[in-house]
Amino acid sequence: MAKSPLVVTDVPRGAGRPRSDAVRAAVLAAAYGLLLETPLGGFSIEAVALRAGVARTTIYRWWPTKGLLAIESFLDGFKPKLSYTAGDDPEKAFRKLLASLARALSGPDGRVAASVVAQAQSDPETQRIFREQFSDPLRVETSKLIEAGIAQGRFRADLDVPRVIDAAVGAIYLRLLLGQTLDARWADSLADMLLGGMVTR
Amino acid sequence: MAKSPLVVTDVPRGAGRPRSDAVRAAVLAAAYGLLLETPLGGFSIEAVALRAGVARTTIYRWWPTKGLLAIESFLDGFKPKLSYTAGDDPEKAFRKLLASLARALSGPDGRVAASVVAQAQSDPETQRIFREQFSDPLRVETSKLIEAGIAQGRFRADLDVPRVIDAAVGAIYLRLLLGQTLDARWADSLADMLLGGMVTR
Amino acid sequence: MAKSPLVVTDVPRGAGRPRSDAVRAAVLAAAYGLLLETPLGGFSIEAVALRAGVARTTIYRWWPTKGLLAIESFLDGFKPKLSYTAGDDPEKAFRKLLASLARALSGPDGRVAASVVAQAQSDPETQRIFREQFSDPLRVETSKLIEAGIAQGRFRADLDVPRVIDAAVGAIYLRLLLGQTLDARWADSLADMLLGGMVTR
Amino acid sequence: MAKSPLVVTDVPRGAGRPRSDAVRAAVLAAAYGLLLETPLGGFSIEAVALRAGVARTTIYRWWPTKGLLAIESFLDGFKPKLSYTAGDDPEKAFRKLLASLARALSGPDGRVAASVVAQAQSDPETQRIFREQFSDPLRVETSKLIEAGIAQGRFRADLDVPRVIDAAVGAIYLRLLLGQTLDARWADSLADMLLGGMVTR
DNA sequence: CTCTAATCGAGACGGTACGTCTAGTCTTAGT
DNA sequence: ACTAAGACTAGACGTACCGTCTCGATTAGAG
Repeated sequence: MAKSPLVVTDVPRGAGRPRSDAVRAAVLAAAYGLLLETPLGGFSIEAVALRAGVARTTIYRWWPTKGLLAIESFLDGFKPKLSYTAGDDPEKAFRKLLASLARALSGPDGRVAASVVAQAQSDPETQRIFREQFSDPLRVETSKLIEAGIAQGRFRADLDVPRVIDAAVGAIYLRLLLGQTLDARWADSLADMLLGGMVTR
Repeated sequence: MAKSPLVVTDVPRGAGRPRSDAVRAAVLAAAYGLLLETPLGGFSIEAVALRAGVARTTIYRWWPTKGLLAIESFLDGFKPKLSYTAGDDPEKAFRKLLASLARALSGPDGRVAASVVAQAQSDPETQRIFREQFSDPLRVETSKLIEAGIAQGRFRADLDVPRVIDAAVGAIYLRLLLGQTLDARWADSLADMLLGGMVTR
Repeated sequence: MAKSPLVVTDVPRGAGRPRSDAVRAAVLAAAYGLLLETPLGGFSIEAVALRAGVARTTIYRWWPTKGLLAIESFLDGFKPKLSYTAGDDPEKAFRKLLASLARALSGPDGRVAASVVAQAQSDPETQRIFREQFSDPLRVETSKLIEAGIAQGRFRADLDVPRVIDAAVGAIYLRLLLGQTLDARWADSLADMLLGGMVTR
Repeated sequence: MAKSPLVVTDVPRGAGRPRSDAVRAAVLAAAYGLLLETPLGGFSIEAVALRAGVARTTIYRWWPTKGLLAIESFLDGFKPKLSYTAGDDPEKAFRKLLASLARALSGPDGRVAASVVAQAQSDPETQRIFREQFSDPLRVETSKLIEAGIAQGRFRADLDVPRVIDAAVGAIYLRLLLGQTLDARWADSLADMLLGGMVTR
């Protein structure tokens, strides 16, 4: 794992005590744990420091805002097992992808994602990083999968892929943010509906 | 407009000094104004009280949490001009509806909506009210519009209407929450994509 | 008992609902009870109103300040059984008087007196009433008793009676206010000391 | 002057930013000033913080209750010039001592003392400290002075010294707390009366 | 036997201070 | 140069009372 995907740390490495990786890991783990367990806004630098057994000052040195700490811990700890395996049946692959995303966000980790999105509303920097580091990569992978289906002639050639992704991901997030269940049946019916306009006839 | 959409106030008017409607209006206006102008989390009861020229305690008397104040001010102040006019062309009507929703959320009022959704992540009660008082009614109207199209035979009879709405509204919200532009062109391309699977052939 | 020793109520008595004596009594009793039970500053108009089952406004109508309510309830409720019986032995009478005052102030009622004196430090009006309605009458009675002793030739003719009272009462109050025990033995030793300079030889 | 007469601060000096003595002094001075100038209960932590130019939280860190702040500022600021000089005439020394105590308490500083005693009525801890840090030392010194007189044979050998002090100090406090003048003439007449029973014949 | 005027109860309202929590900054000592 | 510890400024939190106010309901005596 790289030191930090968000902060450039390629300084030539001068003298002095080197940064403790143990501290960084402890902080991120504590932050993620707090986001997991206290959905009701109990996420404070104070609490993270206490749980990580780390001085508050140390956190401030490395993470300028609460939002950036939250999102880095999210990127560090949230590893959804998404199914990008195209296989030979693009419809099935699309269906599986939506289902795996819904499942990943339906549990407690989903609350973390929702918290991060909420944080991002009051911090453009957090918003940008969420988009670039989490949202966009996911879209790229999904794009590839759909375009494979187009190449196979199974999906319509004139399909507006980015819009499909907007709709699919947006629907999932909306349910997450409104506190509604994200079960497999629902994910499947969403895939059904979207595929209705995607498949060639 | 009724006194309050959230609280039942049909008590037969007992003794005691009656609640001042001027105060209620001033607080809600101040709250909405703050949500509009200070996107960066500057929404505090303190600030609302100051701006409304009202005692802080008065706010606490009527709004138990920040979230409930935020959402009531949102419901009171956010009146999107949505186009539910079915007309005789369901496709056009659907297109117009999506466009009007996108437009309504693209301006500063959209930031208010985003803030409210963010607040709702740390307050289930706020979340519930947002869903019941804002989200659901909008879905019902949209449903009617789509079903009119089905009745006219212009939309597929087996259309999964709730899923279509999930996708449409979800896509719009996603862009809003990720801080991306919500222009007419984008809304139109979204409508195109969805209609691709909705219209009969 | 007169309506109120503190407030003039000799208005000509026009029309309208007359003041309820039940309310007055309930308030004073509640106030005294609170002063008895919550020595730690838990004496608020709010609490008195609640305990008396009376509207807060009603209290404000009749008692302009907290101090005046406190002292009126004290005067109304604190009825020490002081021994002013001169008898034929002035020494014994003096001794008994000091003992009875110490005993009266040693129990919970003593805490009430201390509270009132404390209140009086931030309200000159309360201070004045305490002096005039409680302290001075007690001094007058004590004076008589001592002067009877002088008349009998048992106490020194040139005795500075007010100073003796200052010393006796002051010593008792000091112990009360410093939270020290006010037992009979102590009261007796105080009387001994004072009599040492009072009796003729 | 030691750091604090109330709190032991002999810890070996660990890590962390050291406590600012400037802040401590500013707070105590502000507190004493408020006690001096606003006899009518205007002594609030809020006001002290404002006057001292210090954050409210800093005060709470070091002084758990209002009473303890009041008394520490009193002990820090009230330095009566008491006359404990025995000299060769015990009567004169006793007289001077009473006069100097009365004078010290007759001015605005006397109001501070009264306020502190009032505060102590709703806070046993404050009461205890007042007794131990202010009252008792004063008694010890007075004791010495009187006992010197006994040793010289000028005061009665069987004199109950603590009771004499109770009477003398109590009388002074009583007048202070009842808002009566504490002039030299009065102090002298008190001394006269007490000495009447103290001197040998 | 109604009118009328004061009371009492109820509760909203603008305030002040409370004591707590968290955010950030700063200043030391230790590694 | 980093970490740990902790003092400090700043300010919002939610609560408790304060004292004022506006009502409705009640309760006598006066007309």
